[in-house]
Amino acid sequence: MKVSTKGRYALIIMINLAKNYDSGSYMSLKEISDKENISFKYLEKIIGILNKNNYLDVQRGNTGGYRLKEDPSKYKIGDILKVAEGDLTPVSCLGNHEECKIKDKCTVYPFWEGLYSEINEYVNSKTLKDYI
Amino acid sequence: MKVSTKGRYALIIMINLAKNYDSGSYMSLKEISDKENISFKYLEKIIGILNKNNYLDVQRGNTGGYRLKEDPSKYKIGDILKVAEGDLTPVSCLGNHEECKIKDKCTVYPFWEGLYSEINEYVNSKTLKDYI
DNA sequence: GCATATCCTACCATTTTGGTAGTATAATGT
DNA sequence: ACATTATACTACCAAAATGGTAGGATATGC
Repeated sequence: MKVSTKGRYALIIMINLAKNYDSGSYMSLKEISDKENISFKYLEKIIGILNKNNYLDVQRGNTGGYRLKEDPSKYKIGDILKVAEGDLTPVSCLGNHEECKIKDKCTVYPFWEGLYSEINEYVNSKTLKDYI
Repeated sequence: MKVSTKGRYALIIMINLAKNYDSGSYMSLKEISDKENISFKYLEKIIGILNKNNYLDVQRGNTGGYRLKEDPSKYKIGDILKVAEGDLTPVSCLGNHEECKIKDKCTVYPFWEGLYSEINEYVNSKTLKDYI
């Protein structure tokens, strides 16, 4: 029951960009990877996911980099983790794609539903702004 | 961020034993694996973990099987999952064995702490009795 | 003494994780 | 113009975790 580095690093990237948001300038990925001591190439892959989800303004070329599209308070941590991790359901029988067929007679199902609901509530109650 | 089958099956085993608790009789693992349609051999491995944690009364031989040591209300779901899964921390920098060295300057640490706290609170608030 | 349980150890295929490598493309400063 | 420094994209890969199997030893009841 672990959030993978994908999700954790995605969050780290986003927080770095949130800290840089007020400056209005673009922040390069190298700057983040240096500061956080995480493989540049791996971060490149992860920021690609964030970018495809339209979270970022991008400027290529020299002096380029990334910038949040909106104010840090607009980004719920739950959304960021879901995008990076695929989903946040604690068991695969929850969630849209693969809902359980025997959930009606499954006496544990309500337990997992309840857990997911608690997790969701928490991660959606926090935004990047809370961790600048 | 998934609970593995180890944890899920451990819970299923325990709930089956909880349902059988009032009868006072021993329930064989084969009975559970048949009913739940899960590999007997795999369940055997998992129940070994539960047994080592002293959760069960065991009777070997013919007509033998397993039985809860105590009333179902005494078993917190959180404990069962922790025993089966190792731990329930959402990131490895939490927990006893491998606490993070840079947590003081890590601006995300409080987020994970909070998430873990929510998870813990929920799973410890439920016992087997709630899912009989 | 046989049938039916648990106990225990070793093995293993598949999937996921956590990356690396290399090339193409775009913008900028000089 | 062109070197430099960014992002974009695709393919590959080693190690660990997951989800099991296999087989024999041991205990108990009839």
